[in-house]
Parts: sequence; C-alpha cells; structure tokens
Amino acid sequence: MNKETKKIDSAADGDKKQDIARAAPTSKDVARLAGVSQSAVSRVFTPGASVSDATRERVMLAANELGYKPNAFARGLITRRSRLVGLVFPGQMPPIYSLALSHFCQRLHEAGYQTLIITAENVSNADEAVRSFFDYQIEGLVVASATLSSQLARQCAQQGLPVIQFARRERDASISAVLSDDRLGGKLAAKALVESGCRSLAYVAGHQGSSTNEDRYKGYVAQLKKALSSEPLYIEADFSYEGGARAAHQLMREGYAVDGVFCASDMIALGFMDTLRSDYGVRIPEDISVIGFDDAPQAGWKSYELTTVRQDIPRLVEQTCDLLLAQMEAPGTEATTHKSSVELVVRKTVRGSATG
Amino acid sequence: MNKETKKIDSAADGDKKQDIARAAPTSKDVARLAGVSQSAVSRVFTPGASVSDATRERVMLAANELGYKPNAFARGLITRRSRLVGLVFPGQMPPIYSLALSHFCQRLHEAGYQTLIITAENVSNADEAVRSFFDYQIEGLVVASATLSSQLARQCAQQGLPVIQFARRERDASISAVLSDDRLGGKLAAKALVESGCRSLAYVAGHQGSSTNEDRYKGYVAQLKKALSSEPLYIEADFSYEGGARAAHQLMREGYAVDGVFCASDMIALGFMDTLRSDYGVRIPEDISVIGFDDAPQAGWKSYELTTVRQDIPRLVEQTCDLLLAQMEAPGTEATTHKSSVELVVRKTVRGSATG
DNA sequence: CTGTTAGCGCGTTCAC
DNA sequence: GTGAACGCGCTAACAG
Repeated sequence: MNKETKKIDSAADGDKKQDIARAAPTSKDVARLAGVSQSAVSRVFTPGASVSDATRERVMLAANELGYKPNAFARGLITRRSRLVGLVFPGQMPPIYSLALSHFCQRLHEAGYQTLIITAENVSNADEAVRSFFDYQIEGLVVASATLSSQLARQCAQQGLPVIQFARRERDASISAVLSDDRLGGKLAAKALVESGCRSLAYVAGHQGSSTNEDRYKGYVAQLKKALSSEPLYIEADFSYEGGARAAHQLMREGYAVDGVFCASDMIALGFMDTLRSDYGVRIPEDISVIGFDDAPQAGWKSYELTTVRQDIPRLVEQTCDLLLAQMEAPGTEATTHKSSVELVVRKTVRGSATG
Repeated sequence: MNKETKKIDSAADGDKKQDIARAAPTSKDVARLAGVSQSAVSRVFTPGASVSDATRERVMLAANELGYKPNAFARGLITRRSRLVGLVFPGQMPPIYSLALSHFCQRLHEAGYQTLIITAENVSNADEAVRSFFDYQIEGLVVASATLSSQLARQCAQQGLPVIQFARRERDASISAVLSDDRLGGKLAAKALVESGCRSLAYVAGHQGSSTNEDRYKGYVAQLKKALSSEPLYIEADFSYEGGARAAHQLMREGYAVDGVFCASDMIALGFMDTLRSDYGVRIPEDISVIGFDDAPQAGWKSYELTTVRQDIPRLVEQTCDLLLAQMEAPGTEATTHKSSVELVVRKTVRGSATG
C-alpha cells in the first residue's frame, strides 16, 4: 500500500510539474515531492536551523531532482537582507580600477554577496544611479567614482547604509574611506627627485578638486619646500594619457626649464613622457626625470620603465571589503578612514637611480 | 481640542515613524498619508496604470515627503520580472573589456535594468557564479569571459533565459553571440603585411581554444595561402603583454627569419614589440612589420603607433544589448550570431604604410 | 477610476 | 523536530 499511495502521488504531482517545467520550482514543490511541509524545506536551506538528518536528506534529494534554489527576492523580502552590495565606478576606468573591480567581485562573492554595478561620470548621474540601487535594498555601497552629493551621502547615513569611498575621500570625513597615503606618495616622489639632483620641479595635476590630486600635490610641495625652499610649477591636466600629453605640450610651449616632474598618475606620466620624447626629442631621464603614481601595469612596460609610487590595489580592496562587511554586520558604526602606506618603485625614469 | 487630537495623532503615528525612521517607507505608509488605498499608490508607480491626476498628485506628494520608492524585491516577486541582468567578465580585463563594461552598465541602466556582475577565470568558477545569479532571477545574461559549460548553457536555454556571448562564440552556435568578424580581421592583416612586401610571416597566438584566436588565425592563414602559398610560423602565447614578450624571446631564440607578424591582440603586439626593440634591437617596421587586433587605447600611444584591426566596442555593446533586450521581450527566440565588420587602422608599424 | 481581495515564495512564530 | 498559519511589500484581478 505504500507503493500505491506513492504511485498516486507521483502521478498527480508529477504530470502537473512536467507541464510547467519552465517555471522555477518552489519550496512548496520540493515539500510535496519530499513528503514534508514547506517550512521543513525552508529550514533545510536556512543555516543554523534544526532539522533531522532524515528529513534533510529527503529534502535535499527532492530539491536536487527539481533543481530547486531559494528565491532570493522572497527571502530578502522577509529577512530584510538582500545580500546585494552596490559598486559605483568611473565611466572610463584607469587600469588600476579594472583591477580593483575584479578583486571586489571576487571578494564579495566569496563573502556571499552579489555585486550590483553602475558606472558614472558626473555627480548628478552618480546620484541618480545610486538611488536606483536603493530599490534593490543594497546592504552596502562602495564608491570609486565621482563623489556623491553630500545630500545623498547624508541620506545613506540616515538609512544606516554603510558607504565606503574607495581610493578617494570626502573633505569632511563623515563618510568612510579606504585609500593610499597620497601625501606620503607626493613626499616620496619629491625626495627621489631632489636626491637625484633635480632642482627645477614641476607637478602635472590630475582632476582638479579630487582628494587624490590635492593630497599628492600637498605632500610633494611640502617636501620640496623643506628640501629646496621652492615651489614646483603646477601644470593642470586630468587623470589620463591625453592629459599628460597636453601638459607636455604646454610645458614646452611655455619654455620652462624643468628637470624633474611628478605626475599625479601613471597614465598622465606615460602621455607626458611619450609627447616629450616623440614631439620634442627630450630624453628621459637624462634631460628630465619623471615619477608617476599607481604602478599600473603599463608603468612596467619596457618602453617606459616608469619610476612610480605604488598603490597596493589588492590590499586596498581587501581593506575596503573588510570594513564594509564589518559595517554591514554592525550598522551605525562610526565612519573611519583607512590610509595605506605606499612605496616608491624605482625603475628608469629618474636620473642616477638606474645605476647598476 | 484640535490641538489635542493632533498631538495624540502625531504622538501615535509620528513617534512610531520617527522611531523606525530607519525602516524604508512602504506603499501602505504612503497610502495612509495620502488618504488613499494602498493599490492606488501602487498604480501611481506602475507605468500605464489608470489613475486620476488628483490622486496621482496627492500620492506623489506623500511619497516624496516620505521618500518612498517601490521595493524591487516585492515587485519582482509578483511580476516575475527582476529587471536584473548578469554580466560575466574575465578576471583580468584587457583594456577593451573595461571599456565594454562601462558601456554595458550605461546602456542597461538606460533601458531600466540593473547590472549584476561577476568576474571569473576558469569555467568551473564561472559556472558556480552564474548559478548564484539565478537566485536573483536574472532576466538575461551576457558572457564575456570563459565559455560556460555546455551543461549550464543548456540549462539556461531550457529555463528560457536569454544568454549572449560577447566577443566570442561557441562552436555549436546554439547560443547567441555578438562579435567581430575575426576571420576578416586576420585577412586584412595578412593583406596589409603582404602588400607591404613581407614574405616571411608569423602569427603570435592568443589563448588556445578561444574562438577569437582560432578565427583570426584562420583568416590570416587563408589569405596568406592565397597570396603567398605559404603558411605562417605559429607562436603560442596568451592574450597579454607578457605573452607577447615571451613570444618575442622565443622567436629570437629560435632564430627564425621573419619580416611580418600578426598578433592576436594589441596587448600581445605591444609586449612583442617592446621586447624585440629593447632586448634585441630590432627596428619596427624596418626589420619587422607588426599588426595587432582590437585598437586598444594603448595601440595609439606615441611609443607604439600600432597598425591594428579595429573592433568597434561601443557598437558591439550596443548590438549585444539590443539583442538581449529583444530576447528578453520575446523569450524562446532562436539563437543568432551577429558578426560586425572590422577595419584596418593604419599607423606606423607596417613598412611603407607610413609614407607621407 | 477606485478600493478590496488574493496571492508571489519564503522565513518565522507557535502549538503539537 | 515538525506542520499550520501568518506576513514581508507589492501587483493584478475583481467588483463597485
């Protein structure tokens, strides 16, 4: 008779299921097939719930047969945990950002989170996009792009949504940040340049108003003042190869005598060097020494061998994730700023340092 | 007494709201404040629903005051439309991929979709990660990384989930793809090299087994056979700067006499050229002509001026999104393959073409 | 055009 | 340890 009931069951349920094979199976379907209640199924898929080994096995069997997986939406609706974090990245990513991105994905995935991503250029765009994240109940936010409007930042804080700025900081420090010690980087660059004998220094800037640009410049200037009692020439640009190229043209056009240049990023330095060499026959480092920032893969390419200030991206990402995860566990935590040290990677664009 | 009731009211409702100010407001909250039913609120936020201007206004007012936004999880649960699409990207992205990524984000956002992303190296990893997408009821999937296992691909097809391969294809064409005409690219490279006078050709390969590598090689060989009745030297590598560098060393070590080389990607070509020039004093294009593939930003840099086969990434992304969106509208559509034409970008790494 | 009602799939009480 | 019942926030079908 056991047989009989079984037969009837599988006949009744089975056919119905075949017809709607396309629709994803629900916990109810699994429950029916396993001959248990829906809540039993739920418990099997809820870590730390008490289920007997017997039922667990039966449920898992049925679940596998049906290809059942809990619906994250339904689960999120009730647990109020979406297991979603949002990433805001710049539209045109410098190389180190795409590296950071993949590390974020990997790390968050390992921690059991899914990653929503948007790319944004200007602030208003970022704001709007971030707001669309809220619909999906994100539990955390990493901002590696343009800063959010302070209004939106406040809004996040009020709702208890952890936000971490990656590789940049807000002026008021009311929102957490993980970044490199940009000032130290500027200092290291100044030191290296001065020690190599440079006396007429310049700075090729990144995006005006970005904290990274400002801090790198401040560190550079401070050290230069201390060592040489002089300020560097400031050349405006943006964080790009083209920006560096334009800066080189400007420098040559103006006819400034400069023998050492610190660029706010490697991309800038590469464009700067290329233009100096190709269009003006300037030799590096014989005529001008150049130092970059980031240690992007391209900095190590044989055409450049750029001496640069290294940011440890994997470590930065790691710290960002750790901080975010921690804040998501304990909402309402104070905003903190992690500053990672940087180091000078000596290659061949500074005079005398290639001695060997 | 008006005052009194008011006080009581605000004490009852107000405080309650203040206390739980953290919890996101629901449509019920808005309904109460606007003095309408909950479904009225829902309709206001449902495009194409019939609501009178009067109630719409009242609802919007209340919604704005409370900062209400519909919960995408609850909505998705009932509409069965998550408005989520998944992206699978390689762990270490070549420059054109990060460009493609930002275009995807932008385009999908414009179309009203959110973007879930994972990065994956090997197949098993990708499979597992893609499965985790299913929990979130993604409506579409773009795969720009390692191919999915055929088992998983079948599974997607069965569930009626549109999948598009970006810049790569499966051998059996059972799954949609949007890519460049890699064979044509190979042909163009061969033609340009031969026309410039090269007679001893080589090919520096990308990842073995990838469709892009194979197709580019096939087109190259076919054209070479036709024009020169000879096959090129095949040098194994992978899609990276380092791969190109290794290939250069191998070529020089073996002592092959080669005067024209087609590299499976720009990154390969850059590494190849750098090593040839720096380590062996080879002049390009005087001694060896080189052609790449992609037209990555770096190919245009002044140190390289690489002649290359251009992929129009924005257009590829556009087509991918269009196809995906179309398939999401009409599920069960046949798999199709879009091949985009490519063009040769002539710069300065092929002999004679820099005439001017 | 509006309110009422009934679920979407699941986690979580609460008795048993 | 287990099942019944409830509700998360919302859309859809139905009367009025």
